[in-house]
Amino acid sequence: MVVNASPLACCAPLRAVELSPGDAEALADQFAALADPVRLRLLSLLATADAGSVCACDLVEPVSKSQPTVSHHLKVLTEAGLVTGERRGRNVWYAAVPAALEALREALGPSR
Amino acid sequence: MVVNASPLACCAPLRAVELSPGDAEALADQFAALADPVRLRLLSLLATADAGSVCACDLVEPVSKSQPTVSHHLKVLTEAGLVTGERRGRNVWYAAVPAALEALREALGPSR
DNA sequence: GGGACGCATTGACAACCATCGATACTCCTG
DNA sequence: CAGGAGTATCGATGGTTGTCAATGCGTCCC
Repeated sequence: MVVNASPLACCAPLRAVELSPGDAEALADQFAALADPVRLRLLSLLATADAGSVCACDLVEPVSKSQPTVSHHLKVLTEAGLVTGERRGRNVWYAAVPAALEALREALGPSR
Repeated sequence: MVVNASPLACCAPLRAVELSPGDAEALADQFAALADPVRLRLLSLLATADAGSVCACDLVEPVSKSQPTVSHHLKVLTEAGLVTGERRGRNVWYAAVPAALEALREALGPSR
């Protein structure tokens, strides 16, 4: 398992210059992490959390999936650098990584 | 062929409110269209084209894939509303849809 | 320490997807 | 109209992915 996790600035913006094959691969991996409704809902739950982070135990019921499935999706999001998890006691608290979302936004277009 | 194409504003921004299952599904479909390196390179080629649009015949060689494969990816991008194709004679000219990219950008985060 | 709780991992399965060769379709040109 | 060029579709195939039940691994509490 390659847990690379390079959270930020994967590549040049889509509209600046032609994308290199390598950059395209990296960007595609990031978007692939977003290409699932369950993961988007998890990310939304984290991004809208008042406290900034949410216990994994509170993420299972909202998305109506099994605990292993939710754990799997959180792992995918983590490996994409979109989310971080921190252990507190026997719980793990997850939080969105705003900078990673921002980097993806910028890849999608010029900030004009 | 169902070329639905609902280009714009699929849903509420990820960080505004918790994403509904339906909105998450729609957003995931859009991101799935971006979750492939070949499609990203095609989109980049279109987005950076000086003329605004590019003949399909000029899209095969740059991405080093077979013509059917390129055609397939262009169809996926078209159905996601990220790209449009217009027939001119026996060629088809493709162009990026800036508004669709912009909509995705906004879904990724608040414009603050 | 023993048990219970919380999360991650494994294994299995079905569904989906990227890719290509072959082929059909569309339109222009002679 | 016949031929050919440019795209799209079809069928097949190998690889990837989402899902769950079962299980493993830390961590806390009595």
